[in-house]
Amino acid sequence: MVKNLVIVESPAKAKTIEKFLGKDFVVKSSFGHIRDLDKKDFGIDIENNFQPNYIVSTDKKAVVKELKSLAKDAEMVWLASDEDREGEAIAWHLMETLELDPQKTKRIVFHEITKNAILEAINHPRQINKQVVDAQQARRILDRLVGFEVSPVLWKKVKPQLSAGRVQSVAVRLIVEREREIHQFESTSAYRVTGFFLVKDENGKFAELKAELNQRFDTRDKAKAFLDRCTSASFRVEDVTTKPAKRSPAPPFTTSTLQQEASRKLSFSVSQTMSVAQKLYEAGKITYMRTDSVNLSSLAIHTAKAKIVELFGEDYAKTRQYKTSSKGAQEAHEAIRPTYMDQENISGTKQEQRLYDLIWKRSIASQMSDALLEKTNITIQVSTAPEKFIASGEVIKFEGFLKVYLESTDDDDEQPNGESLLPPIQVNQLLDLNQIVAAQRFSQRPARYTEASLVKKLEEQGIGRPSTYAPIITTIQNRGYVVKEDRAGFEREFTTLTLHSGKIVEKVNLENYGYEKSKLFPTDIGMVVTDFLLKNFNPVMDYNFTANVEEQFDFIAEGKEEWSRMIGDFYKPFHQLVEQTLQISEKANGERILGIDPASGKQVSVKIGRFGPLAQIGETSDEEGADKPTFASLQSGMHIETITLDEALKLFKLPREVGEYESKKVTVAIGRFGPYIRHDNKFVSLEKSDDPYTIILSRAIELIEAKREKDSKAVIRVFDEDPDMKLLNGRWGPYLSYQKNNYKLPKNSQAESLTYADCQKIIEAGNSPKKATRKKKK
DNA sequence: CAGTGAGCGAGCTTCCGCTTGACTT
Repeated sequence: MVKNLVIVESPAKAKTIEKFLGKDFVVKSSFGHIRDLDKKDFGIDIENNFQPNYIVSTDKKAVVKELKSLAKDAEMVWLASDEDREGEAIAWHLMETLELDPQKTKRIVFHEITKNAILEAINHPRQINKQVVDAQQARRILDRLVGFEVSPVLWKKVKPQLSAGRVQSVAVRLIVEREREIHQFESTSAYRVTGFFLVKDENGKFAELKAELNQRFDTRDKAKAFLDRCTSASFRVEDVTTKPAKRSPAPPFTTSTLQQEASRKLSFSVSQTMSVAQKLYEAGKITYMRTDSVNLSSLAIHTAKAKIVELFGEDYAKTRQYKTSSKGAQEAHEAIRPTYMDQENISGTKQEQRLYDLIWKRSIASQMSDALLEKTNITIQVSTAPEKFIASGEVIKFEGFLKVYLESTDDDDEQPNGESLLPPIQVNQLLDLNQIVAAQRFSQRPARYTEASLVKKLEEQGIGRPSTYAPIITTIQNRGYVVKEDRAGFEREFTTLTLHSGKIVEKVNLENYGYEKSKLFPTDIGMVVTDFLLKNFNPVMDYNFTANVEEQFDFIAEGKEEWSRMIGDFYKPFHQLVEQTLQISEKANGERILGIDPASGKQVSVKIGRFGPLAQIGETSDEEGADKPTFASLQSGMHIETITLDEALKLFKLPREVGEYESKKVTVAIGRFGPYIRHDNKFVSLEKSDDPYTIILSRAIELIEAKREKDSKAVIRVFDEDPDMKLLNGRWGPYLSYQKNNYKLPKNSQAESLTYADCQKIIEAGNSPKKATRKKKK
């Protein structure tokens, strides 16, 4: 019989709190929400003022049963879910589902898991705030209405299995629009002029002073003209200014900033960061990892200060409280920090250690002094021209927090400013010129999103919550709207003009640009769906839609608005859009007409087909005996929006018959795994140097023979007793193959000496081959 | 594993936010 039952959301939290509360308290966890809207008929009675129909999810039945029986016997039940909208709703659902007696139920909240905070909470219980619960219900119901009414429209008008939602559709929109900005971007170039001067230092040695001209030239001729004038110029120091400056540490981590920094500094994916953080949390090493708060408990701040003083001395400590600036933050938890701020290192996997190190450094640095800098600017006058060279340098006078941690930026080619120490220089000093370089530089197109920079953008717009950032990224990829990939860059020429020893030399150089690593790209289907939704469901696709409804939810929470009225006001015009779209909208397939096929005079077009994007020559026609169009799938890297007529026509040149070998046809085509030769129903991959459009028969035969040679080596033995039983050589060494299933050989067995009986035993001993549980692709 | 581009029209798909495991590769 328990005296007091405390229910929290997370089991790891339950364990910690139980220690603080002593033997009169049993602390259990609800594992998040215990009920949700039924999936049948929306789970909402739309006719009846949107009455929700909640059911206990199957995977929560056991939890609910246990909590119910514990609650029945308890003298007091303490609902201690988080203090935010979802937490309040969880408490209310518990109240309803466990049929708790209001006389024996109290609602408590705390924002940090410290003994004081918990005891304080117990001393200040309250009732469930039904208004906040209603705000959550409105949120839930609105999301269900949007998701479950718009998705079926997509099934009818675009493709089955697609999805739309308040959050995911806007996330995809961001990526689609960025991609189009990039395609429309026209790069311009300008000449950046850098002067390299020689200055004698105290020891009479020459040091180099690098200075950039305060103006760029938009043409080569103007840059050349400037260099011409410099050939006879003298260079005089006009001004030297030094100014103190300071830099402050970044606030402690929230979920989104942790994901960003782990991506930039450790190359973790967003979901990888979360699963490693989860491990650290469960091991008691860090505080809760799904939070939008930058707040630190006073205990944490004190421990941090003591550690900083111990490691670096008094001067380095400066305690600070940070304020959350992000839109819609609900601050139910602390920032993400080490549980014990004085614990510099932890045991664990390599990944856990690296992430912990990052969290420790960021948290500690947030309580350290500003870095003090001295910035110096030197202005250099050109005797023959009005333009001036500017040299700037930065010297760190006091490291402060920089001793521990510096936040990274998304800008990969950021100038490493700072560290450069300028040689001592006097005003009016004349400088010797070593050389001046005018280099053609191109303007940068907008950057594609990484997983983490998309999270940053979503958070800025107040879209999504800490617990959903990682799942959102996964969802839009799983639905096939977005792919994360690397793409090769391009080469381009750029010109440099160098003035050295009175002579100007012009050179054309090559540079790579536009190489992408782990970036998010929209797919064709992502673009078609986004356009369709923008056209037909514009209000929901608005970047401010979430912010606007959030404002309404706040009104509900404050009691200024009634939830079913708010939902009703939204639903009427929204549902109208759904009906209207179903009636009047054409099927959307992203069709684009590229031109006319010169060979047949027929129209060439691209669109999304049943199995993905395709190109077609000719049109489908209802007329009797009309020619059917011919089709070809687009290859990876080709996109409906950017493919050209020539590229599309080339697709129809394959499969190509190159001749006959052993009186069987030899054809060449490009498949899912690249270019291949097909002969006698066997497939042989082309090598990188082979071009499927031009390869000739003799080379094809060569490849076929090479493949045969390799295959013959692959078979170690086929048993006479049963030709299905084969010992084969695979990529990872010998293995046993039987009726399309593969089996590992026992360790230390000699494949050559195995008998038929041995092999039968291996098959029996091996786990019964799993049925081909085919995973859905996309 | 390497090609499909329709048809009888069954029965299914889908949202966001809270939480962990239970799964395979």
